[in-house]
Amino acid sequence: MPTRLTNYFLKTLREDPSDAEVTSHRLLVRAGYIRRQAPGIFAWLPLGLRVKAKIEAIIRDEMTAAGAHEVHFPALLPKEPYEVTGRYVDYGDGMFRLADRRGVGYVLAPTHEEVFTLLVKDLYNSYKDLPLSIYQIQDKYRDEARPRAGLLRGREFTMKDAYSFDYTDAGLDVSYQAQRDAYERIFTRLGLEYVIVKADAGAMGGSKSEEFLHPTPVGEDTFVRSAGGYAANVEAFTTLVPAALPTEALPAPTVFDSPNTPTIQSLVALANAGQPRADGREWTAADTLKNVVLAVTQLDGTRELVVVGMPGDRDADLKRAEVAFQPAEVEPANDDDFAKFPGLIKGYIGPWVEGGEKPVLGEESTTGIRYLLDPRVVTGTPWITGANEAEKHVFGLIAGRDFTADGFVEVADVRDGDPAPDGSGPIETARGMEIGHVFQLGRKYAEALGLKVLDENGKLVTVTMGSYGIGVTRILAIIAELNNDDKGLIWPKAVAPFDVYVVATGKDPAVYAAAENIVADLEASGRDVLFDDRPKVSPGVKFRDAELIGVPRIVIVGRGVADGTVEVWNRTTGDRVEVALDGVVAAL
RNA sequence: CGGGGCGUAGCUCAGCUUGGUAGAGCGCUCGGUUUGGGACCGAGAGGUCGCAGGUUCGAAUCCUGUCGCCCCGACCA
Repeated sequence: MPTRLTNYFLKTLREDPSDAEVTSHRLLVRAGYIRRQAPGIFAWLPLGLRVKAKIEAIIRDEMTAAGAHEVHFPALLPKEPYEVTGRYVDYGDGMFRLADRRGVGYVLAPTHEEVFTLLVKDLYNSYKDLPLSIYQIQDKYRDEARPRAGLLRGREFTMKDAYSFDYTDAGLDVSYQAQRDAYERIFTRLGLEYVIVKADAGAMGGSKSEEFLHPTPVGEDTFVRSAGGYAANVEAFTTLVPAALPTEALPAPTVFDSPNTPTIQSLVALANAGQPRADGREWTAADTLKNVVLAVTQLDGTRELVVVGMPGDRDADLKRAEVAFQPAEVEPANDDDFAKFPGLIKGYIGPWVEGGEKPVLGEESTTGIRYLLDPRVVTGTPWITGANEAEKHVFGLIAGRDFTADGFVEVADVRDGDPAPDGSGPIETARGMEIGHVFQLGRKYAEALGLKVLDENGKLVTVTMGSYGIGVTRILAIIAELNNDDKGLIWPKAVAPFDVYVVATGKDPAVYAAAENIVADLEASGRDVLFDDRPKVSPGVKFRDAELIGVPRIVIVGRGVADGTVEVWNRTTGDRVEVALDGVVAAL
């Protein structure tokens, strides 16, 4: 049966909703696909559900092809499994927590690793049962600090989450690859451009992780890629470490007076004015060692100061710092922090002090503060840096000879032109929106929840897992974001809510009779038809609605009927052609 | 959580500076005309002006507080 507008649950809006800013949000609300319920939470109307179902069908198809089986968990779950793995705490404010009438704790699941693990533990005991891949398409809940951009970042969203279970690392590699391949097919079928980048596993834990990013300037993730094929989320980017240099024959460091030079810029200016380089080149910020003081707060509330030394032309990237120190929070040290460590002279911090028995920072330091270095600060490199006395800096301080560190850390910002760590050339940075993420979780969850099987030798082994997510509703929004014009949405055929939109115009009964025949023909040919059969609506309104709703093929039945023709309109290309009444199906 | 903007009819908004009977367009209902690009005429229905307190003879308008929403940032498997 065709869907008739005379009794469909659809109301389009003539004007843009005032609370919608981004294109996808604006058009999906205006065209009657979704309605806002609360910030980041949307009701799905019939049109929206149809598009969502189309996307889900493609995902199901490829999941089945990849050997995964569909299950379905509640969104409302007991909190205990999340306490066992630690995520009840680790997830922080991002998780919705609630209690029933008796005060028993529940969560609205932000993701389902724990309960999938427990389900498999309930049912499986033997390696013969493995490998296993199961998935669901379910709504997820995250208490986002600021939901935004309609469906693009909501507090409730639909996700396909799959989990693989293997008892060997090699098996996990195979399961992971199967999902990864399925993702490539899914995004290709959806017509979504994607880049696979190395990712940080974050709070999920685990070893290997890759993100599928849709490149777009409005994306929330920054990623890098090289012409040679390297691609990584900026948070997972690692620095190409230069070779160490010999320290013999290098002159001793020299301290010099540097009044009023608390910044790298002023230091470079002073150096060029007072201490010109022997080779005639100018000193630059990259010749200085900037020592950034960070406050690292652990989950239990412990606050630790850490000093990170990096080339002076770089800034600390707090997101990369969060990854480096996770799960702790990182922020720049404040005045109170500095007050506790009078040995740190702001603007003149350095690892070394003239005549000091022990270093100020580094191994066996007098301050005891953890000192970490950017990987570029390799043994043998000379630096201009603070001398740890007010208004004094030091020249020619040699890494590895004059100072050491407690370790190395990836905190410095990443730039266009930086070399890729795999030697594939300079990288460029770009923005992307995360549409999928695949993880090798390893044994973190199975270990915590006790998922073990007996192997071929009768020994208990802990299962190794993978977790694979696709943001269904986010994808729908991105497709809407990509496929529209000033008149409205223009769905790709693969996800359009209907195949054909038939408009009957005028009030001539012959026109409506002809339209009914065409609709019947289209339905008989297997097309889903949305039929605008509203009798008292003017043609202008009907055309506007057809354009707004964005079904890719529109058939206009009207004045041409007298001559035995109708108009077939390709919304995607804008082409409109006259065809005979009985030639509509063939013309599509 | 920091910064900015906004809460008036179902929707989009005006009115607030300078206090004095609550408005427009669209949408909706009824009658009539109209039907290939958001038609027209006539008659209607519809609002505790976010909420609370205060000032005042009188508050949508002024003051205080509070709640909510949107945007930017922080945050974001």
